[in-house]
Amino acid sequence: MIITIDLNNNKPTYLQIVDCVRRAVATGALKTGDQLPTIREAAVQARVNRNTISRAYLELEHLGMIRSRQGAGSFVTDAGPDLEHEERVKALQTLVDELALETVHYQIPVDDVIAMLRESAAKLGKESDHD
Amino acid sequence: MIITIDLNNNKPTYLQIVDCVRRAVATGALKTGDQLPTIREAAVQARVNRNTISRAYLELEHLGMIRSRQGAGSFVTDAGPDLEHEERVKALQTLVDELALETVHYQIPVDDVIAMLRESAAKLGKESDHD
Amino acid sequence: MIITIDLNNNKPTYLQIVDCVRRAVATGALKTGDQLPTIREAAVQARVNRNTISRAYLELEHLGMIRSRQGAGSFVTDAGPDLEHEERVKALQTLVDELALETVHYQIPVDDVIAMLRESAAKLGKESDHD
Amino acid sequence: MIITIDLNNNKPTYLQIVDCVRRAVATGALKTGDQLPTIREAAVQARVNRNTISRAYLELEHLGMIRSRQGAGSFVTDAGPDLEHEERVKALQTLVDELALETVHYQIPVDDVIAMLRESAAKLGKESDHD
DNA sequence: GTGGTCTAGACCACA
DNA sequence: GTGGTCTAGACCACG
Repeated sequence: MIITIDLNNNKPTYLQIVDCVRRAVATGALKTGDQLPTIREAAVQARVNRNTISRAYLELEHLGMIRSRQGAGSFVTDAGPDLEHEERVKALQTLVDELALETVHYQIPVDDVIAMLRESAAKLGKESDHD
Repeated sequence: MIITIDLNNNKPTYLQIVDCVRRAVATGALKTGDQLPTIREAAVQARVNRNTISRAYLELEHLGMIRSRQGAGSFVTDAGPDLEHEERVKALQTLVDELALETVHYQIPVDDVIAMLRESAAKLGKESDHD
Repeated sequence: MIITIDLNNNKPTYLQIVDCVRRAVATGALKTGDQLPTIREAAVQARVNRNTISRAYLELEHLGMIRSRQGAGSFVTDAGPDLEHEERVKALQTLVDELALETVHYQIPVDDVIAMLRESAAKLGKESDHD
Repeated sequence: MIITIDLNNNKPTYLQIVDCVRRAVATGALKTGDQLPTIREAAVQARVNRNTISRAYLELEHLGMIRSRQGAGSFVTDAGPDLEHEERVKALQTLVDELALETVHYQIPVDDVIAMLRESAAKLGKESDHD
């Protein structure tokens, strides 16, 4: 699994790392029970401070996606995020509204954005067959 | 009543204000040449400090959406954001990818999200007929 | 004499008016003893508030370029600005340094800027023959 | 000691700071990737409030000259200002015209001003050899 | 009346 | 430690 950080992105580094892991799980690059890179390894690979990796792993643990054990490492859990359906949709709504605003603001056809969305989602879904 | 602040929203107040104005322009509630609420008015109305409105208007000016003149007020500019089409799409891509990740992660059907997006965009677009 | 205001210019309106008059005097469009447009006329022509014209005329009077008399109007005086040579140069230095910074910053050849300067100065100087 | 403030200068403090940084980049005192003084450091050094430095850095970020990241610091960006050449020249024209007006108005020989300009630009350009 | 600048001091988020 | 946000209140410049 590769962690990539975009310094030009406004999103905090640790959240970018979280997204990388989530993406890896979504595509099947990481599966239940798999061990994540150690904090030290990940820090070297992503060229960020260990504390930042630490914080990202903590966040992932809060999300219920991984489980860290002293001296053993961090492992992907089987449980996905356990939000109620209603909460999930509500969380999405914020993102959707933002995207809609940008779309209208930049006068880009909604259908174009939908095509982008389908493609982006497909990338995440289909690659599950990779390994 | 253009500006509304959601204290529960993580987004900084001044950016929420920016989005309010962008939304108002997108829906046609504000048109080229229109005067924005004065900083003092907006501050009272949104119950925030004057400086916060100032910050938001400054951001809007940097976005090329409004023009503020000492002693005169702040007015909507004719020119929209002047990014190249390619840059617009690139900016959208980030948001789209985020949305796709959330969609897959929470195992929500892509079509549901697309429906939400269409609705959200329609809300912005259709209200242009108001006057 | 025509007063033109550029709303996109950062310079305050009243100073833009001052510059217009100074330019008119430099080119010979206005000569010693000539009457300036009345405040009311100028306000209509430039589409600005009378107070703004008022302030510009006040500034011009402070510069010693015009003389206003109650009920009679404002007239161009023979005396130019009466700064010492040293002060003049010092005043210019600020502008020159700003221009130099912009030139280097935007990586424009100094000679190009000099050409622009010569041309701009020539425009002011040569038109003295017009009337 | 990059930042110096002239209290007698009419220009707002934060813009003086912006110019200091632009000058530092122009002379090569600051290069791509270099870290700027932290906001707190700069505030102490320039004897102004932290917010004033913040404002200046914000402006520099909008100019595309620096990039600030929470917790990390502010760094000089590789990309200079990305205006089209035509726009650069247009921006310069305003300054040039102002300078020309002053020159003619104070009856200072254009060649004197040109000499001043060359010298001022040379100061910025030549110091690039420092290291 | 308008917007612009600056200060002082607080609290938060990030690395 | 870093930068980001917000408030409160002051003073100034412009129209």
